[in-house]
Amino acid sequence: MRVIFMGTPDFSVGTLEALVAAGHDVCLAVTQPDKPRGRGKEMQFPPVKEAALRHNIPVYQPKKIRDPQCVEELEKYHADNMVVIAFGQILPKTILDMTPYGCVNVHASLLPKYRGAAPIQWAIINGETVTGVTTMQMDEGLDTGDMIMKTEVPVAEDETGESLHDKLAAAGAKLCVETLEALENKTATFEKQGESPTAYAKMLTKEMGNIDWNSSAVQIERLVRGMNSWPSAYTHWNGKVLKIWKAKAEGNGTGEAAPGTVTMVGKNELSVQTGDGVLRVLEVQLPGKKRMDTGAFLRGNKVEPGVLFTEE
RNA sequence: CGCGGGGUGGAGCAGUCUGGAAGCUCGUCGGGCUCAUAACCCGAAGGUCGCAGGUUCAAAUCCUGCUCCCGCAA
Repeated sequence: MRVIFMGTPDFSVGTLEALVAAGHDVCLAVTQPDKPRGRGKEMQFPPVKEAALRHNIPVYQPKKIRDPQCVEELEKYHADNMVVIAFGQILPKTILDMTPYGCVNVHASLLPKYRGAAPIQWAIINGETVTGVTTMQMDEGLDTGDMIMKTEVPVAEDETGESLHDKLAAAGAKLCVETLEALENKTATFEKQGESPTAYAKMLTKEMGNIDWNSSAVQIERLVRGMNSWPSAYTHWNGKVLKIWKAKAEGNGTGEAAPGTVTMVGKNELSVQTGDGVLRVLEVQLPGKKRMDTGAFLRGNKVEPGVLFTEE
């Protein structure tokens, strides 16, 4: 098929390459404009642009896909369909209806759960044991289109946002190729999404990584795993931000110390009381420092039992 | 030129302001103690103090340039 691909971050790249590998004619890659990112604010290409350039696919980077001239531009390619995956802009109806096969979207959850922005991280934060990817025929709503195919992916005990992201990106790439095949063979089925549970995943923000020690140890561990590697969970110690990269919930109950209190400092470990249970902190990072395991952190920083980790 | 922190034996840090003998907590190696241990005691090895230049009798420390890493910001 002749395909217009729309996507921006790393999550999209695997699917783009899978489409190329499957022999589809990807005639255009639409992605967000270059943005100054990182230290020094250097201009950087979105990952999809880099991948597209490697495959000699033309790149189109409209600021607003809704502009009429963008629509005109896309029409020039006379594509059979469009594949949209983590593009980052809402498509107008004229684009959704432009091609014979419409627009297919790959979403990183088992719809209708976790519609919206951060389905991967939320699945971990909420303690799901299974999540997955869904392909759908896009309609005007946000992730509300009719579902075509699904792949389930189990969530591992020590799953992080990053590791799950990679697994789902791979599963999505495969599923997308299968979905296009089904569309082409007219064997695809379309299933309406139920309206429940209609939970939309909220966009993640930095602040959401600020640990509330009144929560349970289990919840905090999930937060730590889900927010890894972005935006990451953190707390405050000694007037500084202390990122917590890895932690493990242990036991339950409230204990004697107030939530946030460091209850135990060992040679290579450190435990913090939570609202329910104790959190064993395994890997941390101080501003200006690298990530390090708790043992290394304790050798250079004196942490006494009884000190508080706080929200500010 | 977005703001900021940092580069000191294998790891994590102090020392830099107020130049003047390389320090702390660990790890490693050897020995000792112990029923035993990630515990304890004794001893040892291991460092161009990120790179280059400058100032000085003397630079980890002051000045200049460079480089690498990290935090904020999306």
